[in-house]
Amino acid sequence: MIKIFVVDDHPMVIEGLQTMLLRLPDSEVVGYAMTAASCLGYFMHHTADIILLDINLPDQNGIELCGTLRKKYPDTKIIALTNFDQLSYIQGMRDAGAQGYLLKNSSFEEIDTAINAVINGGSYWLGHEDIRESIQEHNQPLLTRREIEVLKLVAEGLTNIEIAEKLFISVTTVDSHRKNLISKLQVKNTAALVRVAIENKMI
Amino acid sequence: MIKIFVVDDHPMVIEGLQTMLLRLPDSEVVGYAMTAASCLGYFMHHTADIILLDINLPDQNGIELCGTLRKKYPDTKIIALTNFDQLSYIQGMRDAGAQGYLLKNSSFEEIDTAINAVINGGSYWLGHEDIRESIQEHNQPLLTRREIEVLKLVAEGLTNIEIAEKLFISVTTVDSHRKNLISKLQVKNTAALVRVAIENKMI
DNA sequence: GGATACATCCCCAAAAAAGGGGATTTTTAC
DNA sequence: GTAAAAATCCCCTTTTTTGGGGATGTATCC
Repeated sequence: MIKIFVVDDHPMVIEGLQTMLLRLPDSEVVGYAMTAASCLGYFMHHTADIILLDINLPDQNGIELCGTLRKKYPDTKIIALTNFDQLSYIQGMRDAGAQGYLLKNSSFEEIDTAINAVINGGSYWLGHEDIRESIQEHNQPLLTRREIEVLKLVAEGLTNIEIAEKLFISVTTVDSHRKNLISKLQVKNTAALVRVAIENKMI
Repeated sequence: MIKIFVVDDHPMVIEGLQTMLLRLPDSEVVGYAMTAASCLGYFMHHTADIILLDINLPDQNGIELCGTLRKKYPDTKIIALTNFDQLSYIQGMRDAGAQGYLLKNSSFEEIDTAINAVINGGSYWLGHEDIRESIQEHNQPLLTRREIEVLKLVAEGLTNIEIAEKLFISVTTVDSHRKNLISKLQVKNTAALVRVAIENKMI
């Protein structure tokens, strides 16, 4: 019996997955969590074979949670669950140790395929060929933690000076980060930076 | 018995809603569609009391479909179903004749409340107070044609000088537009301007 | 006809960002 | 333990934005 745990903050998705997974002969949903905290709470006393993990959680980033879970419970496989357009996070999930990635609009068959692939030691990265390609080729100019932090504050309208005060670092450092961001995302100013960042769901 | 029809291209959401709605004593899901076309096909020969309608459909915009359905079948109420961040579409849905609006991460209770409100001739616009306010009061800080034109170019990363050249107007004029944009959207610089503009789907 | 909104233009000064360097210390990864 | 990556800091100059004014012609709406 494959024990599956679902982490998602959408009641509909939890219900939907539970119903769909009932049709799989050798699997059962042993529980679910709507926050990262309650997920970690569950695994302190229970276990599971596969976690279906949403990236957007209210209290913590799904990627971080994935990293934490994989470190603590290396035997539990993780399949990321996201919406269609969040390309940029996929690589993060892969780097965080996930074995698979499913789109939220996946069919029952796809979910079945993914679970079977992962439980047998394999991996499952997307159904859509084109997306898979665009991840492997494109390989995303991945931003660092600090850069993303600065980027978010920039998009909120803070100036370098304000950001420096907020993060307790020098203005020149913030300026460096901003320059690196502009360079990495190949834009020419802050306005375009914010647009590209939002379009690629980096913030 | 309240007859409910679900339109969404996510199998999980369909399953989830079906399961959740089973708990409502006086209602039943009479069918579902994953495309606008199949939805219209259904209503050629069947009927329903309420349609739970996703905005993102593969073949047509949910807002357009809402307008079409309301015109053809005025007795069928429509509750829009969307993700959290698509604020700008809500007004479109309201104008298209929808009676309610639900977030996809709504709880069972919220869905129940919304359906009851609508079936009794009322309406249900969001659970989140702050969002409801921002729609009713705010009611669009409407930008002029020219301002939107400038805004788009700003978001592309063009400087005032470049925009002026592109539109064959003076730099000071572009500057005025930019100032008005910042003032109208109540932000303090271009970075925040671009973010807010994208969030509200103005560009 | 008069009010109103829109688009256009101008001045000035201060603040911030952009563009070009380079350098050091911490973390992280193997 | 070492190499690479990330985060930190500094210099300089030029360009651009921001913030405060104000003004004029032209549609548009009632």
